[in-house]
Amino acid sequence: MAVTIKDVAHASGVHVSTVSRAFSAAHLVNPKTRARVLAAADALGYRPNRAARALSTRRTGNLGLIVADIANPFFPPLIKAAQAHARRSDHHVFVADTDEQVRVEEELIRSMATQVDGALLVAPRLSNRLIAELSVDVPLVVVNRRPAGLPAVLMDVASGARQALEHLHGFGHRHIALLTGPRTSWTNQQLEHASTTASERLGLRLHPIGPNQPTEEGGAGAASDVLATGATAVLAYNDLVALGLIQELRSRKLDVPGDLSVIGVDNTHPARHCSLTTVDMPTAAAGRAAIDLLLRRITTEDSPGTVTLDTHLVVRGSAGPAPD
Amino acid sequence: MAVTIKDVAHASGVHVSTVSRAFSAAHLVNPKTRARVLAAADALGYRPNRAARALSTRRTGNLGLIVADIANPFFPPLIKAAQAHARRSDHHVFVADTDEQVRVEEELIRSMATQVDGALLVAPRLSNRLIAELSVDVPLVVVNRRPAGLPAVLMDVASGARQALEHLHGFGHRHIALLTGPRTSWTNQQLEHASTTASERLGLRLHPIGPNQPTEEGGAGAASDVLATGATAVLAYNDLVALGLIQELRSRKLDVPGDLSVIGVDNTHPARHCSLTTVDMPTAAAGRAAIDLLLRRITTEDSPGTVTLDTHLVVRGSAGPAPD
DNA sequence: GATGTTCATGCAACCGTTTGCAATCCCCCT
DNA sequence: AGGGGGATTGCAAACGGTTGCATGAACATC
Repeated sequence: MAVTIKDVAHASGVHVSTVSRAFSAAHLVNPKTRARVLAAADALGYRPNRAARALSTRRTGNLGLIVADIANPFFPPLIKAAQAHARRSDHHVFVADTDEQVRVEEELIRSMATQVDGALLVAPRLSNRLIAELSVDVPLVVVNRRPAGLPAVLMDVASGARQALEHLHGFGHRHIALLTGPRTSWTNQQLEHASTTASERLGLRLHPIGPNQPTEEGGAGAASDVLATGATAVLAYNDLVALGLIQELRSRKLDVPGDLSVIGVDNTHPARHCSLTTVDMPTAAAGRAAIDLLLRRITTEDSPGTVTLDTHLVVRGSAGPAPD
Repeated sequence: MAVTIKDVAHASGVHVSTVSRAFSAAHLVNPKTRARVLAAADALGYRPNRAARALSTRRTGNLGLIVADIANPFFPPLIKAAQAHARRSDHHVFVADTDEQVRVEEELIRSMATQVDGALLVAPRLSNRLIAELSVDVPLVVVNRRPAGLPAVLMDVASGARQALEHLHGFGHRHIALLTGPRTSWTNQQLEHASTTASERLGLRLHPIGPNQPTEEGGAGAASDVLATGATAVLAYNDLVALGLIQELRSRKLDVPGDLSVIGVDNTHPARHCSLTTVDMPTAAAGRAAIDLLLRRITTEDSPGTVTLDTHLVVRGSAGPAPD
């Protein structure tokens, strides 16, 4: 039905191998022959069959991209950038959503393994041991995680956290609540650690509260605990948590930032609308960098190292001077 | 390197064809043999090579999903639902982002064609003619579009628009601005048409303004035009446009809904945070329905028809009584 | 003019799986 | 006993490319 290399060969009077080379090893065929072949291919509307190519080259031209939740606004810009970037090297991207479930994550990686040349794990929840185990089947690159021996792209959330705390300190806040996220999250660990040391340095009292679900519900649910600490400002695991908290506070007739300042992390789309002060994460850049690392890992056998990207505070309206 | 069907055959003392049948045609092999084969496969960690299977069956087990912009919060819930649903029938999903560009859209479909068994076009911008042309290469199913002869899933935005206008009418509004979206968008056409007829019925004056970019910038950019019409309420093409407009209005010291009521369309994530009254679109249900149609189209050659899903107004805080 | 090189192309095996056909075996029926 | 038929399995040819090797032509070298 579809037009194959054989049809092109026949139409241009050469052997199939010449057609194949005309496409994938141009320098091995006479320019004039190649032109004739390409013309014939074009006329017939030939498109190479990727499954066949994959079978003989052991390269599918596909990459996997595994995220916890596509609907979390943190991910789409990363996915989008990764995809556009991959397309430039003629690679397609499978995006898969684990629904925040470790079991699904593992199964997805396994079932992708036979279909992709490599995969990107964004903020995986899997144990380091399991990641290492899976990486013998598929080349893996991780984002926001630091498993031994795997190439990784990291966003320096620690720096962002310091900036956020300094910002709050400058506003006169001295008691600060930290809404933590999933315990297995590398970002969360960085955030907790950086916040603790920065607080000591700045002479702040830090009240960690968590772990919380990385969702609005998580933020809303923590409202009472936050108020109980007597903190005047909050640093939240991510924007969703921050926004959920703000919404809950407002429904309790509290003003943000009048009564309580709130800072998020991620600088996602909704943060912009809600005028949320937040730490910008370079998601698009991370997506591109991760694809670069992955392609390098796949083509040359060496294992490229780690890329760290900066983060910075974006000042909007949800943090202000401490009350009285 | 990887373990193949041949290894399994060798390990269990049968021919490769028997192994193959043990997996894909269980009834053709003796239950005891099959058990032995499966045990061996399991022990060796065998996973069928999808490329090889694709080559001989002409079925890849992959589906394409093409959207204009993953970062637009309208899409992720649809993608997520579609993907989870497809996985249940052992299909993988390629998500691709066209960046709102017609040319990219066409190229993506073409380049996917050899790799997927069918594709889902969500709110495509392509001409009907081109869609029809492409659909001879790949089975296509469309969401929020109505190309002749193709299975489609539609969200009845017309009904939602009527509810929105009735809601505004009930609040005493009589002049209403309609921020329209891309002219080639089916949703936009439905919205315009339904708004026009509903306005006539209700005795409203409708001021269409557009086309606008389906983004915050589009909404913000239309603010002056909206104010110039003297309308007291606005129905926007989608939530992003509505939110962009609201933000711009607020920066001009206008109150929403005090000075101007605004209603969006989509009921996306950010709408919830910003307390935007909006028309809920059943995106997840649409994703599932579309996958069902696509799989049906692929497996049985018949072309299933059209599915229409209801929409309904979600009342929040961005629309209120008309001023004085 | 014999020899060596380079370039361009053809040949055929191979990638891992599926599947139509043929072979074998066992059982049942007459 | 002979034959028909179903169940189970093996055989080998695809599927559409890629690629190591062989072949042959053209050309330069001495």
